[in-house]
Amino acid sequence: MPSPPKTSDDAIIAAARKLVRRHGRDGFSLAHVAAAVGIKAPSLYGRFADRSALVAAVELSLWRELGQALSRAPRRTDPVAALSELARAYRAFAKANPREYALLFDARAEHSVKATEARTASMAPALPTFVALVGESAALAAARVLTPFLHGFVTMELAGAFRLGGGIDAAFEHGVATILEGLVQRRRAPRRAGQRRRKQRTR
Amino acid sequence: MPSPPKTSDDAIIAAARKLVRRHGRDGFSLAHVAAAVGIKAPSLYGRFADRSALVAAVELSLWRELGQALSRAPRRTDPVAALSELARAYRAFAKANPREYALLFDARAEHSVKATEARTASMAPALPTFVALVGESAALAAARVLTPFLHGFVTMELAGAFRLGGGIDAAFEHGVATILEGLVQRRRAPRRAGQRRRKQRTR
DNA sequence: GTCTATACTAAGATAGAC
DNA sequence: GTCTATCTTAGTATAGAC
Repeated sequence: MPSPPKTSDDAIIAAARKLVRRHGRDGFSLAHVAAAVGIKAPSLYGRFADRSALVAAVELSLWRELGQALSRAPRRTDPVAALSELARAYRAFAKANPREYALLFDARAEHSVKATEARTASMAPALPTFVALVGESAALAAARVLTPFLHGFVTMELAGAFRLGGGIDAAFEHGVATILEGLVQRRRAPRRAGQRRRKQRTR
Repeated sequence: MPSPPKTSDDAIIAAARKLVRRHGRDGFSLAHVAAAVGIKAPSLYGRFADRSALVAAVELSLWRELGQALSRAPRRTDPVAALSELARAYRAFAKANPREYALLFDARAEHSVKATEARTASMAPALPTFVALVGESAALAAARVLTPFLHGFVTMELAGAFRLGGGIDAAFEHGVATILEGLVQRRRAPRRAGQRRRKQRTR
């Protein structure tokens, strides 16, 4: 008779995620994962095609988790205040899960359809607030200003790029406030600080 | 008699850099580097303590190169226009050297004093322009808004995060313009869009 | 589905001779 | 400074039995 399952796909993904958390995307072996769930490395191949398939599964679960973290941010009626809270929640997630966060933006990741969908879905909680801030037509463009700032800021922070001194929290708040102000400003008087005219597409 | 040198430290660094360009920070071995300069792998240990020391040397030369790329950006008298050009030059460098760029911000890098200095020096060409835009006291804070955006944008672009559709160039221009407008705006009427008061340190 | 055994590949680093 | 030879360690993945 066939061996009864000692573990489950989900348990394996969870174990791999824990290893990513501690050692980073490349810092663990399949043997480590297997040991964590009480099986041997070769048995993993019965459940995942190869190492990268397992990592991809971890990535999916992380996007979900990021989306949840954002949706738990404090609600505010004022869009500026609401987006500030979302920004803080985003940064908090990245700082609490630095290696997981790095995995999400690893350039070596395979861009599967599922991964792209999960990435988009994770940002969905913020979209209505962008709409409230700058209107339907400019919401996506606005998200493409704030989101890169957030990603860049936390990445640089985690990489130790802000070594010149304290005030990192203040710098973050200042950055978010500046960008939100710029977005509001441009909504009122579009195309003022610009010096060069290009066609503007929302997406 | 001792063997005459077949190569030089600089040639080795250049060869390593070329391999980084093609295969990424972890995509080549010391044997590859050695072969590229016509020696054998063990000989490298006579010149570099280990692999990471060689990678660190590559990193230093890359910071220099980024600084040069920025200093070659078109000059403009208007600070907003000047910073827009610098932003374009920054993005162009990252897109032309994606793996080298990734190396510069790899979280696993050792944060040596030299690396920190080189990083700072690479940004130096932009500082006077920030001063012209927002004044001496706010220049560094301003740089800490635009720079993370730039880094975040190009990183996301390289990681394939903007899969939802075209207009990436336009999105970049829009982001830069929005941020510069926010900076100018805040200079005129500090603390308007903010909703929460925190102490603001320039550095 | 899981196991043992193993093939396969590869890389970093050191010893000691020239 | 460079070489050959070697140590050491490690990991992914497959074959075939239970």
